[in-house]
Amino acid sequence: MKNVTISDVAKHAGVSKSTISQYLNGRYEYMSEHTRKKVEYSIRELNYRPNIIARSLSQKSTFTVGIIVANILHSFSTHIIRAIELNFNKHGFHTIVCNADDEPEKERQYIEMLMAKQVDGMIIFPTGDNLDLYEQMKKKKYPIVFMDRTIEGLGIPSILLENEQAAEVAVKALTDNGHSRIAILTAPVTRNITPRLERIEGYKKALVSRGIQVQDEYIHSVEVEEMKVSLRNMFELDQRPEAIIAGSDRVLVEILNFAKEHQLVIPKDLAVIGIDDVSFANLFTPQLTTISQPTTKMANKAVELLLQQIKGEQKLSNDKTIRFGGQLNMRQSH
Amino acid sequence: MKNVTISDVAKHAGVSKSTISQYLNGRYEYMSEHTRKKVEYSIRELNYRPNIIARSLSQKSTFTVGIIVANILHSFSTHIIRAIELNFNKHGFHTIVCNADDEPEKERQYIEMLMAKQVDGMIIFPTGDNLDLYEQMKKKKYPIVFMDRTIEGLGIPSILLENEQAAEVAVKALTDNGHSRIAILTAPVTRNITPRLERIEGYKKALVSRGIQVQDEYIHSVEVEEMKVSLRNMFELDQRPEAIIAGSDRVLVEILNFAKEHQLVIPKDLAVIGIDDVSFANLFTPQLTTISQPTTKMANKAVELLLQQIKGEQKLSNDKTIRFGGQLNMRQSH
DNA sequence: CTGTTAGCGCCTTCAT
DNA sequence: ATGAAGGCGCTAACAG
Repeated sequence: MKNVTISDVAKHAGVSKSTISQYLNGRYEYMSEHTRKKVEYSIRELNYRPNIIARSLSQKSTFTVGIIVANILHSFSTHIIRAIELNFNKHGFHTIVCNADDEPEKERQYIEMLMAKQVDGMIIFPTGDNLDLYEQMKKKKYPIVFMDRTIEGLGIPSILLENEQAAEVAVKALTDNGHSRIAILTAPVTRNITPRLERIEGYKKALVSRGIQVQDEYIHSVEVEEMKVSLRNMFELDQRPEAIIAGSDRVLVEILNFAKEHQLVIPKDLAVIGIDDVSFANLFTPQLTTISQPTTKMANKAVELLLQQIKGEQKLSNDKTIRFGGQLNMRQSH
Repeated sequence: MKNVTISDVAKHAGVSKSTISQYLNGRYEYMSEHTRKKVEYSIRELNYRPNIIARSLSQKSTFTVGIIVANILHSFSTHIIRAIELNFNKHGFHTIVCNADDEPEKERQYIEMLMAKQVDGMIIFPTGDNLDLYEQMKKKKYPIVFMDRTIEGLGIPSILLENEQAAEVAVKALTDNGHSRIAILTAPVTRNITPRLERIEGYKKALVSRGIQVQDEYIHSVEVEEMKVSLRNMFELDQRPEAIIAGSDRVLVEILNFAKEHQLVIPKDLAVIGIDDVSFANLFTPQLTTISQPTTKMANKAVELLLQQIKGEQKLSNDKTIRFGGQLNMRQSH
C-alpha cells in the first residue's frame, strides 16, 4: 500500500541511496555497468516512481511555472495558454493555469498561492491592481513576464501586441471601403488596461490623420453585459455609426448579436472589424474581417524570456517591452 | 535573497518552530494570546509564506488534482475544465490541466508525471489505450474519476452523457421535421471511444424504432481532416442525405464549412443538429439546433466523486457509472 | 565507483 | 502552553 521510495530500491538492488539518485539523474558515469543493470531492474521490479515533491524540496526548484490569465473567456487567452504549455512541456516544465476572472483579489490569491507552491516563475496577464505584489516579486528577482498588458515603470518584461497599429489598420480598412463614421467598443478601461487604452488611442490617431473628427459618442468602454445598451445608444444618434471596431472577440460577439437582433445587414448597414480572431470567422455570413494576434510567436517569446530569467541569464533585453504586429485578415464584413 | 522559513519566524518571535506550525494550522488553543500576537506580527514583518512543497512532503498530500483531457480542442473539454477548476478551488484544491491530444502515449506520460507530482487524485478523459495504468491505479486505490468516456469492467467511477438518448433526441427532432435520410458523422471509433459508439448506437436504434432502414453509407467515423472527403462521398450518393447529426462541436464546424463551400442552404438542402453546444449557435444563420451537455453538473459530480475518494469516503455508489441527460436546444437548423 | 552524512522546510508526537 | 527530536523522500558534497 505504502509508496516505494528510493530506500526500498536501494535495499532491493543492494546499493546505497545515492547510487540510486545518481542513476535517476542520469549520471551513469559514476557506476559500473553491472550496478546500473541491477538498479534498472530493481526499479522496474518495484515499479518505483521518484517523488517529485521531495526532489523539489531539496533542489529548490519545481520545474513548474504558473500562468495567470486575466480572463480565460477570451480566445486570445486560451490560445496563448495552449502555446505556452506546449512550449514549456518541451523544456520539461509543467504549467499551472489560473484564471483571475478580471478580479484583482483573485489574482493576488493566485500569485501568493503560486509562490507558496514554489513555482519557478510566472507569466501574468496583470489585472493592474496588485502593484505591491508585482514590485515585491521584481525586487526578489522572482522570474516573471507580463503578457497582453503591462504596468508602466516596473521594468517587468512584457509581451504586447502593436495595439495602436492594429487599431490603425482597422480604421484604414474601413476608410478604404468608404466609411467615415467609425465607432469603437471595448471592455472597461478602468485600471488602465493596456490593450484597450492603446487600441482606442490608435483608433483616434488614425482618424485624426485622415482628417476625420473624433467623436466621443463613438467610443464606448463598458462591461460586456452593458454593451447592448451602449450599442443602442450609438445607433440612436442622429449620425449613427456606419462601421464599428470590436476591441476583442467577446465584444465582436456582442456586436454580432446586436446586429442580428436589429436586423442590420453586415456590412451594408454596419461594417465590422474585430480585433482577435474568432473560430467562426470564416463560417459566418459574411465572413468576418479580423485582426489576429500572432499568439504562438507571442507565447514562445514569453516562454523564452521566462526561461532566461529562471536560468539566470538575465539579458538586458529582458527589461524591454516586446511588441508583435497584428495581422489583418481581409474578409467580407467591412 | 534567501527565502524566509519557519525557523526565521520562530527566531524572530522568540518561540519554537512547532509553535509557529501550530499557528499556521490554526490551532490557536495551544498558545497564549500573547504568543499568538507575537507570531502574527513576526509573520507580517518578515513577509513569511509557508512553503507548500515542504508541507506536502511531510503531510503526504498536495491538495492538488490533475485533469487529463483527451483533446482540449473540444468545447466540452474546456467547459468541463473551467467548472472543475472553479469547484476544486472552493475546496482548497489546485488543478493541473493536461492535454493528451488524443495520443495514448501522451496520456501515459501525463499520468506518470502527475503521480510523481503526488497529486491527490485525477479526473481523466481516457484515451482508452492505457489499461495497465488504469488498473494499476485502481489497485493502489489512487483516487480517479473518468469523464466523458469509460472503460468497461474496470469499476472506475465514470461521468457520462446519456449518449444514446442524445442521439435519439436528435433523430426525433429531424424526423419530426419530415426528414428520413439522416446521416451521422463522428470522429474515429478506434479504441472504443464511448460517446462516439453510443451516439451511433442511439442513432441506429432511433432509426429502427421509426421504421427507417439503417444505411452504412450514412454513418462515417473519421479523423477531422478527412471529414470533407466523407461528406463529399455522402453527397455523391444517389440518395444523398437530407439531414446530418454532428457527433461533436468540431464535427459541426466541418459540416458547416462543407455546406458553405457547396452552397447548401441549411436547413433546406441539409438539416443539421450538433451534439455539444457551440459559442456561435445563436449567431449563425440559421441559428443552430444543438444538444448540449450539462457541463457544470457533470463537472460538479466528478469533483464530488473524486473528493469522496480522496477523503476516503468510498461510497458504494462510487463504482457506478453516472449519466446525465443532454438538452435539446431547438433552433432553426433542422 | 559507491556509501555516509547532512540538509531542504514543515509537521507531529512526546515531554516538560 | 511550549520546545525538542525525528521523519517525509530526495539531493549533494565528501569520504573512502
